[in-house]
Parts: sequence; structure tokens; C-alpha cells
Amino acid sequence: MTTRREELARAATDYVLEHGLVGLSLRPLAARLGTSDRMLLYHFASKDDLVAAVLRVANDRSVAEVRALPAAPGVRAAVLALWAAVTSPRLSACQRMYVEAAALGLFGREPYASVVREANRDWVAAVAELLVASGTTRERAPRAVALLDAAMTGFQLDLPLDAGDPLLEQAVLDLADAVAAIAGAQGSA
Amino acid sequence: MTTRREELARAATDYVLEHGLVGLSLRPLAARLGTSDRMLLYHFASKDDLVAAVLRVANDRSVAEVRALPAAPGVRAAVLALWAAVTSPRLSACQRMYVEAAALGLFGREPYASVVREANRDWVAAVAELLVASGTTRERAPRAVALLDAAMTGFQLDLPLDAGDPLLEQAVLDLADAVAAIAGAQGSA
DNA sequence: CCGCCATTGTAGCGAGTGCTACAGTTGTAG
DNA sequence: CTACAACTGTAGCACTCGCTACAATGGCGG
Repeated sequence: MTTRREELARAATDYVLEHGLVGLSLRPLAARLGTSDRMLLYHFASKDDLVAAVLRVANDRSVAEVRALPAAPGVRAAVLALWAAVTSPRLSACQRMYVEAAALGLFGREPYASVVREANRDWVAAVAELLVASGTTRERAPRAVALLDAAMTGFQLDLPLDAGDPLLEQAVLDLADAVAAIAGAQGSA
Repeated sequence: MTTRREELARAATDYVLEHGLVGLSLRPLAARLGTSDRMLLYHFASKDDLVAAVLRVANDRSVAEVRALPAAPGVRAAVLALWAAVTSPRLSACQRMYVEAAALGLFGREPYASVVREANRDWVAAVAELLVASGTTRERAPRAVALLDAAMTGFQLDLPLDAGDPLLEQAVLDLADAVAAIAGAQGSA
């Protein structure tokens, strides 16, 4: 059985995924959910509390989707599969929200900074496991994920700028090669 | 001679670099600049107009700094020099603001979306010239910049999460290798 | 039936927002 | 001196914000 709070958190997440975190206001959100700001603040201690809950719901979805990805035949294929998942309609909205939250946390503003920190931890762990399952050694995975995660986040941030740009698709291929090189190389460090 | 508007734009930029775009409000900003919200709206048509001006000033600084970088002995060195520049005290604040603006533009909100679009164009061009001056062919430069720019943006976004992390430094080295590989390879595409 | 507790509606507070109307006050050109 | 334009201060409008005080309503255990 799901509590009313969880139900509201999920519905609110859908709303935020669509409208963004930045202008988020309790009254329009409540209207969309068929309730009132009064009730949101009854179930959540404050707006920040609600936002934190929403961020966690969205990140849980992202992480779950990555964990559900099957092991790929090689690192390169894993990267491409991850990119495909991350740009799918469902996850792209979550990623966009993550990027927005991370940007809001850039100046240490709470609750964004803390929640983003823990979300990133979970996300990195999930991606690392995908790489390991796809042939990367446990030892090498962290390095590979570091570049992979940063590049993908960067792609997401510029997505509205150059969606469909063939240069972007090429860059993803290049990224896959680079990550494969890191995962396979015997280089320094 | 600089107009009052330009002077205000520069001062406002310093303020925004320190406090961020998100909670930006005319009255506190004006107080810091020794003027009033009334005057800001006299010199700038609207808050959005002011914000656009600020974004342009900050981006001009970033681009100028990149253009001032000397040609490096090889692509790898160029990437490392760029990263050093971008994480220097002066530029890191500009980069942080760019990331914030890009995030605000994720949902198409103006004036962020448009200004970020043109800022990105200038930035990419400047970085491409640095790579070319450092040995990349003009033909290969766009591909190299695509990955380079995305990865660096991603690093910036996670900087508060793991500043000083040795994994980050390693990732920058890996990125340099990857970009060098793209710039030098005769691969497909 | 009573009392309790989770839940909800109404109304509003205090603060802050971008922006504007209006009345000056300069400095300068004719 | 005058007229005009550039600039600046005061006050306030209309609105939204997160949040709260207060008073119900409903169902369930005793």
C-alpha cells in the first residue's frame, strides 16, 4: 500500500519533469494534482521537503532503468546502450531535471546540493555496474565512469541547442571509443 | 569612453558571478551597485534585458581568455591548458554561470535559451581555434570540440561534488587523451 | 454516543517581485 | 534665459510567494 504522501510525490514528479524545477510554485502544482497548496504542506514539511522528495523519485527512476539494462557485449556497446536509454523519452526528462537540480546546487543552495550529491553517487554506482557487467574490470570502472558521466551530462545540457545534430551522434561514438580505451588500457594510474 | 549602461552591466556581472542567476533580484543587486532598481530599469529595458547583458559580458570574458591562450605543443597539452584556464578563479565563476544559464534554458525559457545558444557558438569557435593552433586539422576540430566541450561542461557541473578528487584529475587526463585520439585518428566519419 | 485523530477547506499574513507614474534635478545646446 | 533631454528619487501598484491560524469534517475505537 502506498501512502498519500508517496502518491503525491510521484504525481508531483511528473509535473516537475514537465515544467522544470526553477519556476516551481505550490499553487499551480497543487491545482494540477487536484489538491491545494495547503495539503501539499500538510504531507510535506515544506516546499524544500517536497522538492527533495521529487528529486529522489526522479533519480530512483533513472537508476532503476540503468540497473535494468542487460549486460552489453563490450564497453563500447554498453556506452551506446546507456546513451540510448538516457535519451529515451522517459529518462531524458529525468536527466534534464537532474541537470537542472545540479545547476541549482552549484551555489550550494539546499536542498539541491545535498540531494544531487547522493543522487550522483547512486547513478555513478549503477553505471559502473553496467560497465563491469559489460567487460570492464572493477578496478578500471571508476575512471571510465568519471569521463562517461561528465560527457553525457554535458551532452544533455546542450541537447536543446543541437538535438539531431550529426556532430552530436558522432561525439557519442567518440565517447564510446574513449571509454572503451580507458576500460581496456593498461595506461598509467 | 564607456557608457553608464556598460559600466552597470560589468558591475552587475560581478555580482551575479558571485550570487548566481537563480534568485537574482533587482533590489539587492541595485543596492550592491550603489543605485536603485529604478535606475537599473532605466538603463535596461527589463530584468531580462539586464540578464542578457550580464550573460554576454561573462561569456565575452570567457571567450577572450581562451583566445588569449597560446598555441600548445599538441592537442593533449592544449586540452590541459584549457582545463587549467577554465578552472582558474576568474573563469571558473564564468563557467559556473554559463552552466546555470544553460540549465535555465533547458525548458526554453528566455532570455536564457537564446543567449546561451549564441554564447555556446562563440565558445566552441574559440576552443576550435585553440585546437587548430595546437595541431588539430580544421576538418577534425569540430568533432574534437564536441566531446571536449561536453566533458568539460560535465566536469564543471559536478565540480562542487568532487572538487580535488583525484578521480577528476585522472578524468581530465583521460579526456585529453581521448580528444587527442579524435584529432589524430583517421577513423570513420 | 463520545472523544480522538488524521485530513481538509478558507482565509489571510508578511514579505518580496518586476515594474511604473510622477515629480523633480541636472547639464547643455540654442 | 530658455527649452529640452538625460537622469534620478519617492512612492506605490498589482501580484505571487511560502506558509499558517483556525475551524471544520469524517471515520474509527472505546
